[in-house]
Amino acid sequence: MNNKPTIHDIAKALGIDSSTVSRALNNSPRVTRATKDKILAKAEELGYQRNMLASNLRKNITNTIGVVVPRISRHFFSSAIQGIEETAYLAGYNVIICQSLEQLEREKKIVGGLLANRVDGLLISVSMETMNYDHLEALKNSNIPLIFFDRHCDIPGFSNVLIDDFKGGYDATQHLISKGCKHIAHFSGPQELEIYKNRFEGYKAALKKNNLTFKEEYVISSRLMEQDGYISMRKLLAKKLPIDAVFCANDLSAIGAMKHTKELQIKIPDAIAFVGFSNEPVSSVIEPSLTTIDQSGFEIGKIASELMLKQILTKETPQKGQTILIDTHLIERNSSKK
Amino acid sequence: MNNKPTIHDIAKALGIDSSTVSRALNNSPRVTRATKDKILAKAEELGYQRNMLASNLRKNITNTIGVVVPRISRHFFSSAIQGIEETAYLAGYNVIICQSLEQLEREKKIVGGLLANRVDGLLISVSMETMNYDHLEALKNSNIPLIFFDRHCDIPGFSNVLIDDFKGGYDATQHLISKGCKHIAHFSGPQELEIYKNRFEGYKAALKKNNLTFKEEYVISSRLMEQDGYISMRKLLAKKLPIDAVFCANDLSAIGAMKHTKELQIKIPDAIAFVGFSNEPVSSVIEPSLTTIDQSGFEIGKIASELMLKQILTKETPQKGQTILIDTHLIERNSSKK
DNA sequence: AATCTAAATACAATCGATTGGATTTTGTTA
DNA sequence: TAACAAAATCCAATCGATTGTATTTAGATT
Repeated sequence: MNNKPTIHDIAKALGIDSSTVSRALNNSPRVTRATKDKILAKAEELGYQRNMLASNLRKNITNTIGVVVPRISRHFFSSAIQGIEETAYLAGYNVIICQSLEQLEREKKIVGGLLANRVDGLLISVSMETMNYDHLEALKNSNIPLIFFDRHCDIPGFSNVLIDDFKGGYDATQHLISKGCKHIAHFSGPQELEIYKNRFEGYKAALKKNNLTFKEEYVISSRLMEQDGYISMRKLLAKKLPIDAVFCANDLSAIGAMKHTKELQIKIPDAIAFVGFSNEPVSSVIEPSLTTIDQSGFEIGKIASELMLKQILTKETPQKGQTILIDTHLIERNSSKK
Repeated sequence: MNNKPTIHDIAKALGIDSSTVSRALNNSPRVTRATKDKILAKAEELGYQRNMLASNLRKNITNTIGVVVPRISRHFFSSAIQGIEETAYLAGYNVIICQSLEQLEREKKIVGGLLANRVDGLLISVSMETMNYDHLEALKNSNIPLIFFDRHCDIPGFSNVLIDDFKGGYDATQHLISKGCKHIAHFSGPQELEIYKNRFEGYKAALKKNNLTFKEEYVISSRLMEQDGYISMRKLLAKKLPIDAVFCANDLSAIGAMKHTKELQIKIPDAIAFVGFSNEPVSSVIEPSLTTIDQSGFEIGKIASELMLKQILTKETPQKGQTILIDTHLIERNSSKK
């Protein structure tokens, strides 16, 4: 009673061979309906549950995809996971979720562990510390596919599923312009990060498109935490430039900036309008609610997962390495309603 | 090159037996230092990585704990997971995270899958749909321990790690009283749920302790979504009762209630003070920031994980079933500062 | 050098499921 | 009823690592 029943227990109980039991449980045409029924009934009776360790070992596949993200608590990542799971489950795949907590060491350990557990594929959004790619590059001549989503490394041969940050930045800026804003500042993030560079480029492109001249003094870079937004806003206002809008490269910094603005009794959006980026849940709750660029985590997850399944099923090794850009959507709220 | 190297490959390359390789890799004292070094060097050279499927199958343990939560995106749960992982990793255990998305069917499938993959233990916070416990009760005479955390089922024999909701409700109410409030309303949740009943009881106990009479008309029950809070507040004010505070059984409903209050230009906290429950991240960002009861997810996860490890290691089957209550902490913010 | 002990390593079974090939059973036809 | 094809079932090897037992080797002792 202590140990779980195996196919051998079922076989013995029925006086047949375990291979027949295995085939029956896998609904093989090599077993007749009648014996199948007997076996299924006995399996049920004994409370049999297939030992996936043994099954996977023998079959050399696990039907499992490993997912590594910086933190599951970030809304974007938990939506992405949702998208990944939905697609994977429909295809009969399991998903193992791991968080690196932005630490390279943990990320390395996690990747090693997933490989040791023989996942069939790896979806990863790397940590902020991941500047060294050895632990990922090692996968290149293995036959398990690796796909980056959102935060990627530039390793040729691997595929990426990324947000179209350029378009997001462009749309955000265009939205402000269409509201009549003519002096639009931009709070950007660390310029080493691709995503912030691209949002910035989108901003510049929209200005140019509308014949507004881009001016360096309208741009402030920071780590984009809430406090950074607050401080950037103070710096910006201190410049005494004409300003009627700010496009912040993320929501958090926009919230900080708005906080300072409200403290100065400057009207939002009438005097200064704001647009953020990411559509954090908090952005719809604050006052005024924040117009932002929704980067559908769900969709990016879904696409990444689909691509993964394709790569697993077609065994396309060596990997070709393609990059898919996911569209963004502007969500208009009160911080830019004029 | 395609297939991963095994201990047999290492053994063959060195002209020794695979059992010696296995022992060397597990740092057994039965292998001499010199051979160990040779083996380790060769393993490194070949890029050997232990096949956990085979290892776990043979050893009949996986060093893995399964965790099932309703959704990982909820702050409380992601903190709990953090707590679980931290403890588990230190003990050399892996954690598999799964979300039921509040669906019983998914929960059943997940539990089945985790068992099939032979996790060593199961930590679960059940879905809202989980009224039928068969899939969990089945674990009673298996030798893998099951522990509930936060949302539990009343199955004797299993252990629980729960929030002390009574104390939380008591503290929240006591805090308002100590601020001089005398007419304190309470927004409660579905009364079938243990947690809301207990918060309600804590509220009543605090009133009694302070010689304030409890009045039924000061209590409104709902599903506690933001919209519910908004509506409940309107209903409450319509009663034209003297009111100087509201203790809401969660943060979301408090936010909704405050929204309506602000719209009516009623001053918070001067005219009406608010206290929520859960300490959602958004609660510190809204204005005024919300005083709330912090139910440390991290701690509950840590304790649950520790209890799990104890049960796994001591193999204490049949399970005794104990219940641990986790303390809550009041976080004072502006919604109750007088 | 012969003998003995302890240390190091080799052998072989095992975990539970899968699967190609061999064997048996069943049913059909001459 | 003998012969045969097709259907059903059984046999045995396999996946990769672990581990109790057996064997070999090295070193010590007389």
